Amino acid sequence: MSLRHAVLGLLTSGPASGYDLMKRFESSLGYVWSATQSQLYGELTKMADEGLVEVAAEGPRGRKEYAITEDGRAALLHWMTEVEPEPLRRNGLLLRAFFLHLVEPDKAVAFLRHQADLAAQQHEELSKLAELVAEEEPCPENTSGRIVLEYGLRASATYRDWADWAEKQI
Amino acid sequence: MSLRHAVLGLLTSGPASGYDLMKRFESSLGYVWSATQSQLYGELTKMADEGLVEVAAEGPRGRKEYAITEDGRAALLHWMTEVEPEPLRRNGLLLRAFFLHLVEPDKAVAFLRHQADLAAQQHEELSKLAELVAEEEPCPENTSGRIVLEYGLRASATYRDWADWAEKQI
DNA sequence: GCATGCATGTAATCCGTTACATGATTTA
DNA sequence: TAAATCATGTAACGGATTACATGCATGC
Repeated sequence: MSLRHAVLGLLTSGPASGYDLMKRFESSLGYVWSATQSQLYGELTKMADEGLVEVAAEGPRGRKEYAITEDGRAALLHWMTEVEPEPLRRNGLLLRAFFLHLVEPDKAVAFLRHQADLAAQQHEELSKLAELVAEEEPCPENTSGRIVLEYGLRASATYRDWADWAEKQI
Repeated sequence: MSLRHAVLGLLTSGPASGYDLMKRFESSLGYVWSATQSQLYGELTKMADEGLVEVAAEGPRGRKEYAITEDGRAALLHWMTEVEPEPLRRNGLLLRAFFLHLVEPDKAVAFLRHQADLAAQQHEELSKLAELVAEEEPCPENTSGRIVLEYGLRASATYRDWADWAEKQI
């Protein structure tokens, strides 16, 4: 039920069309919450019905610019501070790791090696991104972005090191 | 589509009923892949139709004990080694962190403080579990369990430290 | 005899993905 | 004028959750 909160969050920096939002999901936000085009358009319509957003302007090609309403803003803040985040309950990587003893040792090693490589690669990409972001001038808006990026850096390093370690255990 | 793989994995250690499997999801496996009772029973029926499992025995109260078949075992091994795990695409905690600049600083700090506490608590619980597991005699079956547990320890420590760090940034 | 636990299932609903379908506008 | 991009939507399907519904067996 959090797609709408992702949308509300994006709309706090100004009105946007479904198409605009889609691009933002594809670039930055998608690492943290993803959505397909279909789902996004459907959700926007529902949110407008419920008064969380409104069509602020219409443009060429049937473009509809949505803006967050007061109700929408309230719903977002409520969700951020009052709703307990639910822990992650599905991780396909760990599920595989859980049954790793079932495959031949060399396959298990290959799996972990591959995971370590992927994590290392992701870590490098995020490091480069962090360098770019570090050059921007600081403001509250991108402090949040940096905090999330820092999480990405730490999590990918942890995953990489764990996969390295696990490989040696086998 | 991985509930079935979780089920197949559990059935490699012997036949079990839906009820038995449910208990295992609730205790250990649920941290890594969760399922509701409805979903589990439905999936077992489908898997039996597809020949991945079979009813090996029936007991009192309509109890049906399912056993993994050769096809099921093949499907599991295929999934483990040949199917590329998909990266996680939804994290409600990071989604909140991404928009943290929208709430008042003291609320943001409280949020991160709370997250750090939860992670610390989880880390402690896992540490205790790790001590218990360390006493068991080593065998391939629980090596996988230890590897997953180690991941839990590292990930919760990372998350705790990150939340501590982020709190100081605000 | 009653509470607890064992045991399975169905129905409604929602969330998410894939695929399909359409058309306007801009730019080279 | 053709290609790329902008722009929105619908339909079918599968996965997941919630709620409901039922009943047997065991132990106190």
